[in-house]
Amino acid sequence: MLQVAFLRNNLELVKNKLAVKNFTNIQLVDEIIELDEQRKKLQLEFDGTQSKVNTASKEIGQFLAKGEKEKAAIAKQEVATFKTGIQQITEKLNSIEKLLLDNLLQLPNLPSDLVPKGKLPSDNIIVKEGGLIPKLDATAVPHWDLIKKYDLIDFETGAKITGSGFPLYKGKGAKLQRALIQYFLDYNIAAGYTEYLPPFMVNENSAYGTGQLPDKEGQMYFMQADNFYMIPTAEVPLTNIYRDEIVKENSLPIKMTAYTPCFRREAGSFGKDVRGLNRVHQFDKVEIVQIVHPDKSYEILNEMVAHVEQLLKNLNLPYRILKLCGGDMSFASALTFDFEVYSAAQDKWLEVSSVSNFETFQTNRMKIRFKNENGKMQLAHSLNGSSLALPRIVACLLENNQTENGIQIPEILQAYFGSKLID
RNA sequence: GGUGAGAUGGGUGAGUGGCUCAAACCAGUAGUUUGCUAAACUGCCGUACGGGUUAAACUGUACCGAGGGUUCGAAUCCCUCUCUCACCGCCA
Repeated sequence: MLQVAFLRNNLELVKNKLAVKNFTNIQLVDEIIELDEQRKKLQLEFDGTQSKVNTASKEIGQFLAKGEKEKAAIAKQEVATFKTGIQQITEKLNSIEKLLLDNLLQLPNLPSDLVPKGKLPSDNIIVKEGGLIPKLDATAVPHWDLIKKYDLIDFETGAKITGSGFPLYKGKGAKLQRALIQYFLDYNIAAGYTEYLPPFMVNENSAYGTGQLPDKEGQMYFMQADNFYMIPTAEVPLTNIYRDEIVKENSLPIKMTAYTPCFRREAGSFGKDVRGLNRVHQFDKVEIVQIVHPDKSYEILNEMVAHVEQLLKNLNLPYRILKLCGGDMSFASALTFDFEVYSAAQDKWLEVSSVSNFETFQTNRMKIRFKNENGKMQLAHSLNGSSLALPRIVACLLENNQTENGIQIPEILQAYFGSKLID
């Protein structure tokens, strides 16, 4: 959520930046500033009247202590007239504050200066490519065939138990998940991240804090009886650990990592690219989150990108890094890098990680602050990234490493997986 | 699920209607003094939204788990909810 004072003081800049994100309702900014002016006026009126009530109340107390009942009675009547005024002001103030908040929540985060213009995924900029694209022989098959061949995942039974898009991992397929999770976590811990195992459901406030609410209700599974949402990513519980906290400046950066399953309804996005592991409702992911000093957040974003890149290098997967254009970025992000790996048998790039700087967009909602060296409260910056999302990594590992004798496990995973080959 | 006890500032914790613009202590911080792997003393030490100022000073309002209510006046009384702890029941 953007701050009104910032909007007011940087009106042209804000409008230009919103345009980069292809946000069309630009006049909303002017409306917000106007609403805030009204809010201030009403607040002033309220404060003044309430002040009179407070003074009068004290006087009444003194009159009564002295036994001057008549004076007290007169003062009481006076207060009564103030109170009807206060009631009216409060009603107006409440409705304006609500409207102001509703409007503010509709504004996406401002893109950083580094964000390229553009509307479509094709406008994203490839900033780096790495790894070797394997040359598969003619008998090579997509991962869904390999999954069947080696009996790694039973999609049909998953659908029987729950529904389509809920894979049932089995045997070596299940063990490969466990090996990847374990490796990713160890890798993150070695880089200084603290491991968490958070709740997989969150309440409304948490979903609101990271920006899932309002607006994206439809993307999350909802537990009606208890008002809980299944998490779409570990980002939600992890970042909310520090909601409403004032952290010590010298405790920054705060680095957190967690494995969680992720639940996504993917409403409306089915129809294509959904075979096998390309898109599912429940998947495993290891996430990294940082709460950082605002001066450092872009430096740290680069570090996180390098961190994820090294993970893909360690897995020997061909990858590329994209800098997302304004139109393809998420609502809350100021700058995002996507990672894609090359799925050799599908001849397709698949997104496996997204690393973003949210600047103060989330921390403003969550009130994650620190006291700076001047003793002033300041919002921290938040960042997060996947390291990594498993299904598409598995798809690529299977396809790219298939041989006549079986699927070769990358060296770094062998100790975790317990063998070199799936056969 | 039942019963009971709780929720106060960074921490401990006092406060059952106006003397609390929340005591005291600890931690933090600035200074003074003595001197030296420290002690004593003194001051300062919440957040949000405003007013005010070049900036400060100064100043208004709100906030004692959340939301309502009673009252001229609520941390304090009443109602609802949430959470924590203890015991009981059920249970992996």
